[in-house]
Amino acid sequence: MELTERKKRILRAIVETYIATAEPVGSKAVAELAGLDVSTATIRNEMADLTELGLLEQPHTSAGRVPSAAGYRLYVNELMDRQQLTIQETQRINDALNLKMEELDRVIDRAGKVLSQLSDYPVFTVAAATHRVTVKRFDLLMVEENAFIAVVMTDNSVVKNKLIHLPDRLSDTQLQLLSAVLNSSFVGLSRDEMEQALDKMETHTAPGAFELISLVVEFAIQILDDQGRQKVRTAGITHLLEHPEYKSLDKAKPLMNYLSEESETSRLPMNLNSGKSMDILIGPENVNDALKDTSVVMASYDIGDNMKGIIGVVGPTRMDYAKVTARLSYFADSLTRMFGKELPAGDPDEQEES
Amino acid sequence: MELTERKKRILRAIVETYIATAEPVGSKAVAELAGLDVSTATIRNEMADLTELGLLEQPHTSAGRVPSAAGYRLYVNELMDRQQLTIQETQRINDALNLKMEELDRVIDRAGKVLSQLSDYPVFTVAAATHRVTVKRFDLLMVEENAFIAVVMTDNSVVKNKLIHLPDRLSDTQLQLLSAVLNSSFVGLSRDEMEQALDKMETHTAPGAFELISLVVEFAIQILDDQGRQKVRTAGITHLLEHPEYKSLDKAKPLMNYLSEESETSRLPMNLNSGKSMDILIGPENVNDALKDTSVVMASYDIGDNMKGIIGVVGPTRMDYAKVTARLSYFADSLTRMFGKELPAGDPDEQEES
DNA sequence: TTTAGCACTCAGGGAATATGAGTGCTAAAT
DNA sequence: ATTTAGCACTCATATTCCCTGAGTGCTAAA
Repeated sequence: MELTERKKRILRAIVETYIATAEPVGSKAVAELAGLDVSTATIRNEMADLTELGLLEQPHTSAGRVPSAAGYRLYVNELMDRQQLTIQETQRINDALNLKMEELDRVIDRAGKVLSQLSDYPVFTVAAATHRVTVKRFDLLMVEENAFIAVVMTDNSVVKNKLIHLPDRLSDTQLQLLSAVLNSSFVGLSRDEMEQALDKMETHTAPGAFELISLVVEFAIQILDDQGRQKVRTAGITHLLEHPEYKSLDKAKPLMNYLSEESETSRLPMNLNSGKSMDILIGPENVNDALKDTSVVMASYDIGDNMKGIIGVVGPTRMDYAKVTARLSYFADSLTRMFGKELPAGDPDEQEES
Repeated sequence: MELTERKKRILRAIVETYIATAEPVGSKAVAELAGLDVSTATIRNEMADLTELGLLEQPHTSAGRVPSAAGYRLYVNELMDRQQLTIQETQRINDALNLKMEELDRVIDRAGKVLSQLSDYPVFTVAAATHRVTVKRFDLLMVEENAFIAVVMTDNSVVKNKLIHLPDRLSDTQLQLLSAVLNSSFVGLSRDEMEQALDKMETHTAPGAFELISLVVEFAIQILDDQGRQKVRTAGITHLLEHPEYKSLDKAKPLMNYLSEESETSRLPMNLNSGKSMDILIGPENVNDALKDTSVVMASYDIGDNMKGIIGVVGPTRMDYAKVTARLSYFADSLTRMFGKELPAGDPDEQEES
């Protein structure tokens, strides 16, 4: 059976009205909305065909049709119009992102929150380094006799610091010596290499000095760990409750729990290194059980040298794909423009404040 | 009418079984549970009295009794037993809090998450400086010819840094000069005083130099702002859905929205400077409309010199007060012990990593 | 190939009914 | 003066039954 132009128009009408109403769509509604000037009987025949093709489903014999996952897929791939954002919306997005002097994490957080508000679905964000990160330099600042600040800068321009208190007092020269050791022996190493170098150093270093060195190096290791870890954050989880598919708590709870679990090592269906800039997973296309009945639309963006991020929207399969994709891609583009290649390692916003 | 010992026992039995079952409690259940060896008729008479005293309520004529807000209050103040934590629980709490090398914010976050899991209710946390905070010192570290790191340390031992890129190149001596100006003119000032000093300086300083100074000072102002701002974080909001009072979405949504609104300037019912270490607000005792039907149990803890925090649990008035207060006070004590006076400005955990 | 007509299906809503837990009151018992 | 047994009464909730109407598939004519 062939997928004629008319069938496509009917499918599209069904998908769009179902997205809008959340009610199964009958032949009468399609006849009115698809603008095809044929009778409901003809539509019924076509709908029967579409059902046979696996693009539509029938909740029960006497109900209208609902798009299947395959139906949504076809709609998303071929039928969907690209939606335009209103000026208010672009303004809102720009406001949310263009605050200077802010840490990366906060900007991303706010982006998630605003995207969630604009789309009425929960949003998740991730950001992490794509390649290995190393320390570029150590600086030590004396505070008092028994405390100093360790400042660690990585090769992806992240700077973190820590106030370190000591049991004993420390002289300026000792601090300079420490700084020299750190900068000569631990710069340019990956997380694991640092650990090894530290182990090796233990045997042929005075215990007191080693203690000091390891305090700083462990701090550095923690920073590198942190850069590599994919920190998933979510926003707007309660938006789920606005959609009728989650009016029953049995449906809402598992998904809300899943989303709020701050998925430590991102169990979310994303791959930071996939080339695609936008990806849509519809219902059963999600491998993860908790997402079997939901769709995920996500986009990736570049953050400076060595980091990538993903921002994604989660909702029922009956998601307003046109609306979501338009807003999402605007966000991803803005984030890339803001952090990315076009402002090469020279923009104040590109680093974290540690 | 007097509140006899027997009436108290009956009230207590009703409160506790209602907390456990969420169903109105009838005379039969009380007769069995209160251990009073009197007939249900007697209990009924007593319950009628308690209702007249305003300690119990009747959802409808043919239902059992439910505690009123006043009933809970009496229970909390006089009748409630102090609950003991299991070893597993204390272990869990200690594990959550005792991770060294972690930022303050993260420790507090984790505390909220774990408390929420242990209590089955949402948890909120706040932390902020109680007095005015000033900058203690500025350090500037040259990175490249056109970039340097500004390190700002406040008098409450918070250290933050920022990588600042410049349009022009800068010499080492220029940087030292800048550092001298900052340290001589802006140390010890409050947020507002800094702004004023900056304004004043603008008139009699070379524009280029002023530009540079204001970059760093504005960063410092932002830090001070941040210290004073009460950042409210919430955890475990979805736990609400586990309690029958929120099985209807109409009840759950407003409260969930309220809690997830990251209440910018804490609209939550707390006062960082109240002396009390633990505070319980039951139902209508909450001023805020969104919390009219909920109870809030909160405790405050000290963080080093100049900061205080609050951690609180939100739930229906039918909250398991005994359970929650026990866990909450253990948390507050642990946090105080960890950050507080007993480790006076000398423990590595006491500062933020910026 | 399209359309009108028609019998059929079935979820959802509403009314009517049954159930039973719980009450307050009265009168007897302690 | 309290306590208790007995009893009629209340009312939220669950169950059942029936009805309605949107929507279908099929058939036969256009």
